[in-house]
Amino acid sequence: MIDQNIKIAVDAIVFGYEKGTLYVLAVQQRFGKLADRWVLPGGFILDDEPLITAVERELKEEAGITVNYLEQLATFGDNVKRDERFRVISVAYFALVNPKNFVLKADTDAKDAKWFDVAQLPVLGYDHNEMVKLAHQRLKSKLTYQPIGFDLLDHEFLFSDLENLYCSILERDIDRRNFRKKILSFGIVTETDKVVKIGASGRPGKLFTFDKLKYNQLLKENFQFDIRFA
Amino acid sequence: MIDQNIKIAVDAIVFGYEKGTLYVLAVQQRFGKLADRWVLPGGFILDDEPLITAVERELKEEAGITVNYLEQLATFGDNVKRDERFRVISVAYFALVNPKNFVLKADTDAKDAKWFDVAQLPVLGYDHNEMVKLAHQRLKSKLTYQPIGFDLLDHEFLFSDLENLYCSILERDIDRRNFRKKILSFGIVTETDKVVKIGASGRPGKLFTFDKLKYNQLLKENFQFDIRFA
DNA sequence: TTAATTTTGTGTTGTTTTTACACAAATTAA
DNA sequence: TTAATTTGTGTAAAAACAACACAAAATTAA
Repeated sequence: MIDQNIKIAVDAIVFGYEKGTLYVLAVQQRFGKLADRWVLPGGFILDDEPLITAVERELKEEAGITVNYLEQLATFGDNVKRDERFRVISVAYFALVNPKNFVLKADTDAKDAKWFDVAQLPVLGYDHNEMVKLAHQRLKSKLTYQPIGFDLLDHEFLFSDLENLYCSILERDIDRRNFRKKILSFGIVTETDKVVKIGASGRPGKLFTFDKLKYNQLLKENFQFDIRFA
Repeated sequence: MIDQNIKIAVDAIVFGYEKGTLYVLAVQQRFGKLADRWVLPGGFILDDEPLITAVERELKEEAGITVNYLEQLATFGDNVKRDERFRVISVAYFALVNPKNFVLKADTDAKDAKWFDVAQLPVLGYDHNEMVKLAHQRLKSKLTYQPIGFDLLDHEFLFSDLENLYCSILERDIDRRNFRKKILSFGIVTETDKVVKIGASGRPGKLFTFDKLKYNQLLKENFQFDIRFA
């Protein structure tokens, strides 16, 4: 039998979006050397537990949330001293969530759970800032070739919400008319007949929904979601 | 201390290309239950060894090769019974190589090492066919947005070599003129003054090289390599 | 030696996609 | 009722893409 003394953990970079700012979820450690430090939600996996199950479990336990979108990001195992106690290799997952859908509640291991503005993230424990950075890049690039923005929004949204999401996450200006034209041309966003006024003033707007079924259909026909514009 | 009894391995999907066919490297196991079975090169990591070092070491040991391009692909750890002896989580790496640059030689753990045509890959041990499949997808998509094709070719190559590489890996026809025009427009491929005839007959062609320095420069100026055409 | 074959090299034109851009309509606040 | 805010919409110029054919340099076969 192989002699190997390494532990395996999972960590999650959970992004939430609200009114033009992108947030990432962190939890405050209750125990151990890093007690009180903010870190990404995560923890060791069980012997008979699939990695992805471990992530879901930890998110439930530590913050009480269920995600809209979850995918493996990368495995951090080159820095042998990531954790000073013993060697830990961590498989990082990338998740999207609509923060409105629940109230965070710290639970088992975590003293507290909180959304941090990604632009003003404090120093986290371990190599977690690095993980956030990588996840942030992934989010940005994925936004352009996969319709994952919808996982950050309400089921029904204004076109301006979608537009602002793209603007703020990609950090660039978008031509409103061209953006709308392009998105609508895909045929994966449906106009509802509801009209609402949300902000203080201004003309009320129609609500839209993302038609996931249609998107999945199109995928089979070799459709490529792609949004890159001036 | 956490009680966890899981082992960590790395595996490599090494692609090589030659004359219109894409190959993947496999090794024949010498020991254990899967003795004689073909599997991807890989193995357990050492306690104090970075993941990437482990891959490089295994490739050296098992097949005697050094790669041109290496990146982490994904971690396989959802199937708890991947390995029937005990739980093994494997971090898979994706590598590109020019097969001409060395002769394969099996060494420590491997009885033999061989290039297999990706289109006619036998059943490999563990979940390695799955890994190859994922890596193959990655190669295909990456080819369109990163200039990694050059890592599969000689330092100096004919334009037709590059074109054939794209054709055969992406499995579609390419308009020779449009392809050349586009690639040259990037300015990352330089024409040498050497002219060679390679195949049996036909007009000799000029040799070209990939200008990596120029590419890295362009990257800083927000250049996006991108090749998708009829 | 000539003709047939193979491979490299090159430009133009029509079509599609992308970009840039401005004003009216519906509402709230002053 | 006027100003301010936000939604909604079309067009024209520019750029990118797609489709396409023939001459030049070599080898092979007749």
